[in-house]
Amino acid sequence: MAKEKKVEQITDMETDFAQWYTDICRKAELVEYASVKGFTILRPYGYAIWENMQNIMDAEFKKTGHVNVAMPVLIPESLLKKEGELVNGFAPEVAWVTMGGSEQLEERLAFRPTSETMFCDHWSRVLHSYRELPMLYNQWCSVIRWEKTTRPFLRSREFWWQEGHTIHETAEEAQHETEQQLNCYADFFEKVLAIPVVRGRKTDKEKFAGAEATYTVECLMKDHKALQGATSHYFGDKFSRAYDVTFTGRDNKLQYPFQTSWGSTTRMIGAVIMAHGDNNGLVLPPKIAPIQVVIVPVAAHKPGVTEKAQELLEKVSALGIRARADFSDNSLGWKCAQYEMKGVPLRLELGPRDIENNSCVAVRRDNGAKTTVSLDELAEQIPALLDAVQQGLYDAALENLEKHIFAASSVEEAKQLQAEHGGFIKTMWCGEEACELKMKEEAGMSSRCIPFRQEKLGETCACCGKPARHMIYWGIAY
RNA sequence: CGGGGUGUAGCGCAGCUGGUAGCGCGCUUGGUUCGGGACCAAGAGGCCCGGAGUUCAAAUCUCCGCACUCCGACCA
Repeated sequence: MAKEKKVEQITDMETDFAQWYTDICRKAELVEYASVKGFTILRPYGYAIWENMQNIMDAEFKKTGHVNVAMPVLIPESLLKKEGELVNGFAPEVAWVTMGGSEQLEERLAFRPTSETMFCDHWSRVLHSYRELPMLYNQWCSVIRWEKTTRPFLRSREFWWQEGHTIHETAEEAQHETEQQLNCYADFFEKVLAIPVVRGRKTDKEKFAGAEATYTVECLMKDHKALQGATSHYFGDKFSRAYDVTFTGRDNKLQYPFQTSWGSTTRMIGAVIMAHGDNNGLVLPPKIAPIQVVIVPVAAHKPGVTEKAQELLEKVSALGIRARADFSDNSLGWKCAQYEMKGVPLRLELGPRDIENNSCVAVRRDNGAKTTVSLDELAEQIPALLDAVQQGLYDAALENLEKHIFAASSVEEAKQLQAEHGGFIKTMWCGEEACELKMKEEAGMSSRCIPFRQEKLGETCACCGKPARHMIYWGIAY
């Protein structure tokens, strides 16, 4: 069955999870290291996954009225510095351009680490009236943050993402936008990436530099470490004031708009790898798989096999499914292993025996289950099998999440539970940063979020014993 | 940015008591195979990470860089 080890080039995840992860990134041909430290090349197969993610998300953004724009990659230092908290938050990891050709620049220019400042600068020029609000912008681009240590997808000095930036007439509207986009991310994770998430608010310590509130979707990987999936921020009018973005309101008075931003990155590919992958390689949810179905002809030299496989490819493709057939003269075993390593959700084997029976054999990547499918029922069976893989992945990930949430009533207990099981440890919390620092210091965990779905586990903070204000999730995060 | 590990063919590695390079896989060509990583034969492919030393002679010894990687602190 699927648990058997069939792909030899990949380190077992039980042996060394980090090595397993790196092996998959390289062997599944997702990514290659570039010549500057911390920069990566997204290879065609990896980029195709990102393109599928982009297409689905972009369509969702557009449904709610967002439009795409492109902002410059360089930010003048003076512009970046207008909002103090943002500068302080990002200063350690900004890369600078100081030369233009052979000339020293008058003012150095920052490679964008995020684009709030440029959106604000732009809006300060073009916004005049409440009639022009809301402005619902998004951009797909890469940003640069000079990280100290780097890993493919999870942390690199350049990464690709989308950053949504919006301004609104009222605080309520902006808050609604922040929530709407967080839910958009949550749906994307659960329905498209097949990764269940915990939705919640970040603590003040963990929130985005300059934000009034940061909301997050947190997910759990197979090694029971946490990963922040995507975030959505509410800024109030803080940036508007700092960048002098104003409009004339309905009352004919000058007002500051309320702002949001929200982002998701190629890190989501890392999340998919660590949420679904196994010892045979990558496992991709059908909705984002560049190849959803691979057709492997068996005994292709026998008369009629290649023709029939070609016919099968055409029929499956005609269903709107991303399909490929492998007519190379590699052995059957090689092909099976190859497409397992690349995470193709469904493999169809077609050989002389199948042709005789007017059928093919479908093998699911998630659990290895084999089904005989009549060639007359492809239109019903193949989409159903892809749906089953999508659902199977979600169910397994949900089980992993649910089995790894533990309640604790003291730091000591939290530490023990984390050491023994990993996952999310939930406790009551007083709301003080000192207690977050204590949990980090003594149990090695950071706060992941204050979940929207609160539970009352007790009356007092697990860290200090004072009256509790929230139930909070802790974890070891990527 | 601190602590470890590693840089030799596309990939994985050997060679490290100094004498200018080898194995497996992959690649190319031809043939036989084909229901879970096939086999035979013939090929191609290397400033041994970079720079300075020591030496008649350096992949090998010594310093200094750089990169990758793992573990921490920081962050999407």
